[in-house]
Amino acid sequence: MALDRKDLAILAELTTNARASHTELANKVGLSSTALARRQKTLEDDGYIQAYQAALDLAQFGLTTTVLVRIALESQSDEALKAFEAEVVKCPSVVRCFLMSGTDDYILIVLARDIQDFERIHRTELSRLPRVARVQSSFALREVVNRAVPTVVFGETKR
Amino acid sequence: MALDRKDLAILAELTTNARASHTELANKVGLSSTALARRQKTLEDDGYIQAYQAALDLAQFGLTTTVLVRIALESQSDEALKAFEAEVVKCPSVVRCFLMSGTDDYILIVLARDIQDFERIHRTELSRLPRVARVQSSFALREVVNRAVPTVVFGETKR
DNA sequence: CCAAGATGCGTGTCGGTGTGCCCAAGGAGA
DNA sequence: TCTCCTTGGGCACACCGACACGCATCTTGG
Repeated sequence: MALDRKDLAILAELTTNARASHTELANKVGLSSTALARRQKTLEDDGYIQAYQAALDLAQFGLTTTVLVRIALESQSDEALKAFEAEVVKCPSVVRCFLMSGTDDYILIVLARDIQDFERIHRTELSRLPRVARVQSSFALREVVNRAVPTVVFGETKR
Repeated sequence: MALDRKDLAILAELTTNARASHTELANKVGLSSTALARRQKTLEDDGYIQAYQAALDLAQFGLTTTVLVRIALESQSDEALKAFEAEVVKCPSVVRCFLMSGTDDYILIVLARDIQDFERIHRTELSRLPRVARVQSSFALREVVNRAVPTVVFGETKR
């Protein structure tokens, strides 16, 4: 099951306009609407397309501050990891959380309105996480790159 | 321009089903299709909804390895930052790049097929970035949380 | 009590979507 | 070499649904 460049063109276009109609996509890719509908359905059925989702402008909600939080636990026991993870998924300001190799156990990406708001988040969300030994926060001054999909995906010309 | 809980319900639903029809959304939110269409259009015009995009399953493309890369530059001069950023946006495997406060200058999130593939990326993409003094990579063992939108957005009941 | 904004219903038109059918290209096998 | 078969593409058509409009009603705030 390999994807040719037309499939990749469809995916690339759908990552921009998820609501594009078959005819609209067909014109951009260079296919008929019938052929495009078939390919798009195949891409969905095969799981290449997970979902169609609206991208919100978080700045409109005042969430302009991104913070990277490094967290080390008291213990790396399986029980400690489970306890921590069960709680971190409930934190409403956390958008990503990685279990990391190396010294830092977890790295979180937190969105806040501003620095004062992060202080509140640190107090009400982060400091209540269990088994935490150390929390270290770094503020992002600017976001240089923000892609949902690496461009390398669309460059793999297999056919 | 404040959003009430129905607006938030619309946004929450659209972040899941971006292709949902007006009637479909109207039923879930508890509105008529007319009222919903108006609200959705307002949300789009006011910029709350940036775009509708397809979410690809990156695992289907073999991109199962996430790497956090910390990069320090030789110099923090404006010229060095500009030179670095102009090149990092071209790296096809980089999905995010933050300019950070603190000792590390930049933090990158890189997607690779596996560790061997990351070695290739390190050699062909990262090591060619200009003005780099130090590169430090940490592998993500697992992704505990991955949200496009923090849940805190949908909890702000203003009306 | 009034005005303005929001809602809901109904309707009509337009467009998208799905289907059936035929055609072209490529590969396998006799 | 010829033929069969499979795969993918395009055309045409019909149906269903989405979308936009107008109008009446209701609620909210002053």
